[in-house]
Amino acid sequence: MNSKLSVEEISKFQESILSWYEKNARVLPWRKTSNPYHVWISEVMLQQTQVNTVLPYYDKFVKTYPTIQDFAFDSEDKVLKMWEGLGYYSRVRNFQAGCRQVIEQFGGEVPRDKKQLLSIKGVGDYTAGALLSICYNIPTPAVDGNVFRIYGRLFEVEDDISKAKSKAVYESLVNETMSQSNAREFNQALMDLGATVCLYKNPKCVECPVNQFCSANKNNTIEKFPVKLGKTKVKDVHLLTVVLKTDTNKYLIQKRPSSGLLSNFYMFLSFESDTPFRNQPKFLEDNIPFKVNMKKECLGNVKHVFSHLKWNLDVYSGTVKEKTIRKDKTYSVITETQMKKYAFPVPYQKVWKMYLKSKGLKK
DNA sequence: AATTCGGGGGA
DNA sequence: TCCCCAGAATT
Repeated sequence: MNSKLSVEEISKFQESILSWYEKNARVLPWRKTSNPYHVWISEVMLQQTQVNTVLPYYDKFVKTYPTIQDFAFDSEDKVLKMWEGLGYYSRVRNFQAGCRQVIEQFGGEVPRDKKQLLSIKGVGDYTAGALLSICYNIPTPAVDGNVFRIYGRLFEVEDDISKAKSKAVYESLVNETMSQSNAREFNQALMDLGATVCLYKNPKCVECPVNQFCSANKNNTIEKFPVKLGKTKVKDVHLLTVVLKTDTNKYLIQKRPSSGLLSNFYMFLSFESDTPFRNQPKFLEDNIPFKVNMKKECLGNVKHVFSHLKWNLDVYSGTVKEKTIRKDKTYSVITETQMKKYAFPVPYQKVWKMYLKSKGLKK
């Protein structure tokens, strides 16, 4: 697809975007650095995650791991704890693997070549483009949700953005229209324009510096673009979970498997099913591989929504003698104080809060 | 090409 | 509720 803009129009389009950015750029911590590793951290955190959510994580991460060597070889438990609550945890595992690659293959320096960047774990088309343009001012498209909205509306792109093929269409549009001399600010301007003006709902077209170029604005078809047809189906999952306290005043937790959802996070003993459980306390007693003393009353219900499924946890409590716990590498017995050293996914943080609340009520 | 990966925020 | 977010890897 072609933008159908003349050379002169493209030049004016770029000037409009860049001068808007000069006045309206958001002040963000990763814009105060020229350290490619720090920019890379921000790009990974910002995948599918809004700026405000990322801010505290970015600060903490940079303070804890100021150099790529500090981060690349720390333990997975600590790395996951650092990322706890941010979601999409394979991002940080891939990022760490990618950092090791950069150290071993590229002398510790983020490469300036797209093909080399794409060979790095966790770096895809978007991140490669963002790093090349932001770190090195090399003109490369960085097609994200912002670009889908801005260019989808500018040129009334009919391609369905949920299809992988459409990304190439958008990349060619950006390639044709982006600033060649100031790719660094041009791409970041698109991000800010998408985040503050070209919004998904109720875009502020009156404030848009390129509204005179926008076909959807002209034809009053803003709400039709970008085109997205994919439907989201969310599966319901039922879980039983039990907070087990030992006779030694500690708690039993379990490490999740090393693959799949929330891999290598910690949790309370849990059982999962597509259909609701029956006789829940008995089910727990029968299926835990050592003797436990279950309380019959359910502490409550925790709901948690992921992108592709919905968890519904029934929370129980019980006691167990530490010596009777079957040896298993996945189990740990820890004190209440130690809990905050282990990475728990948000649904289990909710479970723990519910347990503490119920304990407080009884006293 | 479609699915799997988290969690929070806005309307 | 529904859809989105500075997406990438796996199936």
